[in-house]
Order: sequence, then structure tokens, then C-alpha cells
Amino acid sequence: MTEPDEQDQKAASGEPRAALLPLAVLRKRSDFLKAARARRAPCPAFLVQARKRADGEAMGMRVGFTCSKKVGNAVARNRAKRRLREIARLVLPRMGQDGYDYVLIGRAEKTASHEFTAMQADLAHALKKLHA
RNA sequence: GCGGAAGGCUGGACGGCCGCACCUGCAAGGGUGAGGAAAGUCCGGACUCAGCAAAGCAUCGGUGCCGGGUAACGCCCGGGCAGGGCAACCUGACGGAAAGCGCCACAGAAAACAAACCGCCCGCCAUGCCUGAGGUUCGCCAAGGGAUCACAUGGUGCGGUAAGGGUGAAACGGUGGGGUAAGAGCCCACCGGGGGGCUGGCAACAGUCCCCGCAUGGCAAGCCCCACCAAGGAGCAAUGCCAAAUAGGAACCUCGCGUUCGUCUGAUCCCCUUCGGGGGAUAUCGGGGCAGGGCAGCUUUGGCCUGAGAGGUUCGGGUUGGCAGCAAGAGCCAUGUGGCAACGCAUGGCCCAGAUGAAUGGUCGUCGAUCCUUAGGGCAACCGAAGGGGGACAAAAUCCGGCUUAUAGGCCUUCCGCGCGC
RNA sequence: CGGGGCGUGGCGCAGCUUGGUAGCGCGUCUGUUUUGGGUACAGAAGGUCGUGAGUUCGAAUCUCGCCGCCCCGA
Repeated sequence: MTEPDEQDQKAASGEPRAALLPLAVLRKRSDFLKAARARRAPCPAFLVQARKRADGEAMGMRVGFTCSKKVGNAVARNRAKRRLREIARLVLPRMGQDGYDYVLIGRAEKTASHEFTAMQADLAHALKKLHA
């Protein structure tokens, strides 16, 4: 039933669009804790953390999203997370690098209300700084 | 028209581009995708687990006017009573205070078996009034005796009374009259209260008649009593399976380790044998029965398990993967029908989220209830080109029925009061 | 999902059981002592008792609903 190689196939499922790197989602708490200790870059509407993984840990580029209780109630947190996910989807395939874990952290009020195009530019700028 | 009451509905719309989750399909593609509260997690269930059910008792808990609805409820509907409102209507933890215990600060005479501080009244005594031994500072003082209807002052009585008394949340029925030494349900009228009967109602209760002068404050959201109800525990991180990994665990506590069957004859031993088998012995091994033990606190009954082990508590190690549970249900929508209603019944139709760092969206444009600014118009209320802003609360997490709380704006229905017109 | 606890002056806590006066320590302020400071002594200020209702004559205390925080178990 649960074939182990099925997960391998899922990891390679981004293959049809060869130009884009596959985007896996961080799910484990330990990955988030590791990323929190790595480099970070503040932006007006959110905070970016980036960590270059050790070899053999995982494949491709991974990204996670964090919105704590400070952001607001469940509705506000979900909306903030969706906007972060959207800018990550638009920006990371172009600007991200293989072998990195990224974590985007939402801020109260601003993540939900800040201008969308500005947030994309902010993320691109922050990624440049983090890769340098 | 203004003000108000009750109930219900709705919870931005359309399009472009780019996306997400699930289902279906070989594929292309197609289909579906948050709420009235999904929330808080306050009640009630379904479902699941453990080696169990029934009855009674105990205990704990809940409910608390009556009747009905429901799978059930602390929910809903209808009715009664009480309080509020001119009314529509609203609100109500609404059993018992003569079963018992407890509490009622301060103030006040007294705060719960009533008692009696002031007061009022009555009886008695003394004084006053007359006389006056005697004394004298000549103003008076005064033993004793007499009078004592009434009045006054003081004292006194195991006297009467509770009308009145600052207080207090609350003062032992209220108001008025009679009555009395003063007073008092002492008597009378009305109001209030208690008991009993009758009538209406399933009942709560209401009405009415008779009797009783009245017989005992409040708090039960203090303990408690009564009635009714259900019944324990844990909860979808329940539970089952697969895979992986580690271990093939440790400590402690409680109870128990008895008996029987050799026609269970498997095993072992002895004897006979025609070699098919037969007879006997052994409770050591296996097996069966019984006692015993266990199965939610106790008892009883039945059942099941165990029967030489069983049960419980704690600690330690590993895994934080997948599948099932997990979406057809106390389901939704019509129509008919019973019922004042909640709701029930019948027939037909429909299939309507299933995620798990957690999908159901991101962005842009047009419109948009409505708000703001302003050119202009109008005596004014106001109208208004153009520009700008622009939707509340709040997101399923096993699933239902309720409750509670949050909620911008809009719409509909019914009713009440006041004003005006016809 | 289930269970438990706590909100009282600036801080840490009593008081709640059995309802009537909100108290203690530290801190703050003022004064005295000292040449000055500290210490010591004396005095003072400061509390919607988390919040909204209800019960009661009366609620920090009793009951119910909300809000916030903390802890525990599966």
C-alpha cells in the first residue's frame, strides 16, 4: 500500500516545468527551529530566514511559513499565510537557490494589508542579501 | 408620519489572469469545495475501547411551577403564577422557611421560644393642706397628730398594656370605627392571610362558598429536606491494521497457588498376549471438572474469563510515517396531512467540504448598499457633475441536537401607542 | 479533546470557607536624625478587588455569563 518510492516520485513531480526548481514545504518543527538560528532579513511586511542545508539532508529548495498568534485570529493568520505563499510561489523559482530552506514569517496587520507588488520586490531584494 | 414590540431572511455581485485540496478519468478534461455563528467548549447524544449484563441499595451529581415535544437535554413549544410596560410585549435558578441547624453587621428598648427600656394606665405609700411640741441667725426649720373627693410630684408593685417611640433592609397583619382605667382582633367593616368543601381544568392554578380573629420575619445562588432524572471511566491523539525502529524490559503493591477424575488415557511404569489389543498402577508431566479468583462502590442472580496465575500502579526504551475510523446522516428540499405550537407522519426527489505547518485562494478591473470632500443649483429642507474611500463578526478538524457569546449594512412579515388626513 | 488553577495599591501576597472594617511586606512621598548619603524612627498618599449581570438590606467573598494568563493529561 504505502510504497516508499511513491514519495520519491512526488519529490520529482515538478519535473515537467524544467526551468523551475521544485518547491517543497517545510513541515517539521525541527526544520523551523534550525532555520530560525540561520540568517534573516527583515522586510516591511514580513521576515525572511534562509539556511543552506548540509549535504544529504533533503533535495531541492524548501520553504515554510509561520504566522504566530500575534498576527491575529485564525482568519487573519490564514490570510497572511496565503499571501506569503503566493509571493513565494511567484518569486522563489526565479530567485531562490537549490539546497536552501526558506522561512517566511508574517507580521501583524502589515502582511495582510501591504501592497502586493512591493512585497514581491521586497522578497527578491531580501533573497539577494541572504545569498550574498 | 413619528416612536416602539416580536419573528424571519441575507451576510457583497460579475469578469480576466495565476493558483490550492479532494473525487472521477488511461489521458485531455470534468465535478465539488467554510459558517450563522464553523467560535467559546457550557450541556445532551451518536460512535469506540476495556474480560459484563440485570435488579436493589449506598454514594455522588444534576434538574426544580404544570403539561407537551424530542434519541436526549439544563433545549424548545404551550399554559399558569409573579414582576415591569399606556400597549404590542418583555423578564423570571418559579419546590419546601409550622423537619432541623446556622446567619441577620451598624443603629435600635427589642432582630425571632418573644421580651418590656421610655411611655400610657391602675393600686399602695410619702409629700402638699390644717395643726404644731420644740428650735431659731427672726428669713424660717420642724418631731408628732389630723385631713386625703380630685389634682400634682416622687417612690413602689414577680401590677396591667403593647396604641405611640429617634433606629433599621426588615419591628410579630393593614386602614377606619367601636370599646377601655390605659390598651389590645377585645369587637365590627373592608383589605390581606390560613384551613376545608364545591365547580372548571390532564395539571400548575383559577373561581366561588363556609369556617378561623390571625396560629410562628428574611436568607435554601448557607447547610439541608422533598420530588424527579440519569448513572461508572476514558475519549477520534478513542480504536483497528500496515510499515519502520527499539526492546524481547524493570520496580513495587494486592489476592491466590486447594482438591478431584485413570471410563480423558496422551505420557510413564508393571503384567498378560493369538501382537489386533486387554488388565492394572502413578496425580510426576499433558488434559478435563470443581472449589477459589477476576469482570465499575456493595449485595443478589445469570453469564463470561481464568483455573496457577490474575489484577493494578509506576518507571524506562523506540516510533512521531501511512491506511481505515471519515462523510448517506436523529441529512436536506418539496408536496400532502395531524397538531394552537414545538414537532410528528406519509409520498416523491437530491447527494452536499474532508484538510492535517492544516485546501476552499492571490491579484487586477467593472459595478456596488453607503460614506466623505467639493464646483454648481435652491429662501430652506435638500439635490448634486467630478474625485476619493468602500464592507461586520469569524474560518470546518469524528459527527449530530441545543445553549452562550461576537456581528457593519440591507430586506421582509405581523403587531402596538401617538399625531394627521379621508 | 479533557481536566485544574489564578486575576486584590507600582511589585509579591493575605482576606473569600462562615457575605457587613479591604490588610501585610517591599517600593513611593514628606519629616526627623547626619556635614551629606545610607541606615533607623515617625507620618502620609495610593486599590473600578479582571469584566457584565443576578441573589441579598448589603458582594472582593455566593451564583451565572464573558475576557486574559498559567499548568497538567491523552
